[in-house]
Amino acid sequence: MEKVDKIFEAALQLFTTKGFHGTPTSEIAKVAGVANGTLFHYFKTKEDLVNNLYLHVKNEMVDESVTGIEKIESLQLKMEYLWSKSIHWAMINPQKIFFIQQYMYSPYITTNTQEEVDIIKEVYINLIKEGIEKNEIENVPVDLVYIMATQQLFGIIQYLVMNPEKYHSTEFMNTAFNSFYRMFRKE
Amino acid sequence: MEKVDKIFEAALQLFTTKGFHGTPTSEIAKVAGVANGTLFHYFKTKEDLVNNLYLHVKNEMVDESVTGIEKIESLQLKMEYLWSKSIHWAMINPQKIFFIQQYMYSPYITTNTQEEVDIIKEVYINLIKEGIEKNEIENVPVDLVYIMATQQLFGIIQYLVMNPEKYHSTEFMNTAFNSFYRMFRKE
DNA sequence: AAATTTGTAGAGTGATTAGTCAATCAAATT
DNA sequence: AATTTGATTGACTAATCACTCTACAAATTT
Repeated sequence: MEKVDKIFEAALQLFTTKGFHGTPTSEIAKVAGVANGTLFHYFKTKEDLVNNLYLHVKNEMVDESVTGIEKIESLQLKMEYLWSKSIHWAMINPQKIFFIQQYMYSPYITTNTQEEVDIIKEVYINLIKEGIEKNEIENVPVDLVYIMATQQLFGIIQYLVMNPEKYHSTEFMNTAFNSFYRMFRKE
Repeated sequence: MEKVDKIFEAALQLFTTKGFHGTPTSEIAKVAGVANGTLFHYFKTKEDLVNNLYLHVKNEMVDESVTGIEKIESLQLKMEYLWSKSIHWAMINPQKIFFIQQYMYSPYITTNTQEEVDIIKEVYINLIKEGIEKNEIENVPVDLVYIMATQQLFGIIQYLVMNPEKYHSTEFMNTAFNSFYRMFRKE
């Protein structure tokens, strides 16, 4: 495992459990098993580290959910695919989801980073646009659909983290997806 | 204005813009216009302050949205009332909404505080239970409905903060509420 | 009006921390 | 073989911070 990845891993764990300024860079280095200086060799500042970590995790989430989607035809099934793959990823990586939820509105994430995230999420935006064009999704602003979709997704994940047994109930998962899709599908 | 309130106000502003450990207690005191020692007279620790602030803001949000609801008969209208009053409050107090979003998953908010918040939100939970009993809301777990509702609400608010002009478009607000209600109303 | 409690002040302190730096080491390039 | 480049280390430092402490003022109780 690369040292950078070890640093990412340690930072993720510590930032979510102790907060940004609550974690000394020295501790990140210790947990990662590298020297203090090594951390600053890869990341100019602590801010630089948290921003890179945020991008890294966001990228991973989108990548994971998107691979394999090209095989699917119908829009609704595509959506269901993304939805369930995102949840699957979240259930395996609860720490990463916590991190995203905690830092997406935080002052440590620069507007520059937010802009890079905007590029990553383009995949989703295009899917929504397609749905509106094909008259399968209500004609509401694309941004709004995107925000509502992600927020609802985070909601389900939050619920599943508290009630993990529900994840294996197909009935529950169907109901949950239904609530999700009903929100913006054309009636 | 009471000194405690001045401290709350200063802490709210600084915590949201600079983070918890990113804000020195000395700066909170300075912005609030009180002495350093005064802050620690009212709050045993900095953690104590942030937890009390969180409760204070949460309480305010619920109180604001709930007053006057007893005049309304139908369940859907009650929901619409809560929904729009919450959004109204959020539009006037963007800082407070930012604070809640940023700190609700943070490690600084103790489980004890979370439990006190659970008591506050009882009002909403009861409304949902009533809806399920009267067969107006889909029979999904109450907690899930609550989480989905709040998440969707935060989503709308996030969108409105970025596109404030939409707040005055009745057409938009109707569509938005519709998406909200469609998520869990009985079909 | 004396005694007690509560509010307010701000200087002081011991501990902690982000980032630097000079020194090795390893690998690649000339 | 010589040189450059990049990776890695950990001791060090100047600055910062949460909280204490003592002192006094105001309010409340006796």
